Amino acid sequence: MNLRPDRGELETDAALRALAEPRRRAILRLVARDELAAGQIAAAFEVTRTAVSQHLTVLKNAGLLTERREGTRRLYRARPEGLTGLSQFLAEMWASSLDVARRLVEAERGISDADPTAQAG
Amino acid sequence: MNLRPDRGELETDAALRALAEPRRRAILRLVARDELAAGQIAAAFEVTRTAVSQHLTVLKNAGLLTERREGTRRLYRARPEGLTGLSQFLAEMWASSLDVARRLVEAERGISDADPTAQAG
DNA sequence: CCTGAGGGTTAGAAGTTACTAACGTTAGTC
DNA sequence: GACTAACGTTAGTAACTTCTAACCCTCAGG
Repeated sequence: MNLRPDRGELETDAALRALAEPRRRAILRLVARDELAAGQIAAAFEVTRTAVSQHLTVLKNAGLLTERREGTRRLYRARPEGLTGLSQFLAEMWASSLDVARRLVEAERGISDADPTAQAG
Repeated sequence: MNLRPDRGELETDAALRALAEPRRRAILRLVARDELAAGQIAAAFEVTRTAVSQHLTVLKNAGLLTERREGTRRLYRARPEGLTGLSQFLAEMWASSLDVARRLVEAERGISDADPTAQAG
């Protein structure tokens, strides 16, 4: 089996790679509460504006951020739609895992009941 | 402001870093449906067992996997609890972002009503 | 035109990650 | 004990990420 990413996979992959960085999560938390200018965001951390700008680019490309220009400033804001793919991925993982747990329990019950037809359908 | 990770942050960070790898997500999907041996998992990909074993270690350390030994084999299964922290993070991000959107709408309404005191929060 | 403020982009150093190959370990079989 | 099967671990390498420093772009005012 190969890695054959469908459209949703690519979107989820970008979101996960972007969120895997602590600094980017911190940035996202900032602009989740308020729309902020790039300079304000950079001032909130002890790194250069360059680094913050690169993080903003990554977040923007992952669809987790929207950019709005106002004069010479750029204002950023979190984009909740960018999290939907990841949310679905989590929900699917959760459901599958719980299903496994349920089947394991029923399998044990089946063993003690000596009833091989007892399976979750 | 510094990056000051609380307990949940560390847990979420480990889960996100683990999930940011396409191969690890593929592995997790495999063991989300069925409990599989390390060899079976490795056979599903075109990489060496070594690489898969390292991925399994990362997933295990992130709390996304449980390991069970049966004779000379090791059986792996997804651990849904490991996703709770990440799920909460997503929910909080979502709520904050939607709150921002709501405030922006109300701010615009405040502008058209010529009522500068109209602010949420 | 020029200047200054606000920001993005490029080049390269330093650190991290994902991989392969070789070796070590544990459980069962003869 | 000797042998095999099934895995994990270590060493080393290639690729990627994150960061800083220097440079370039765009908008507003004079």
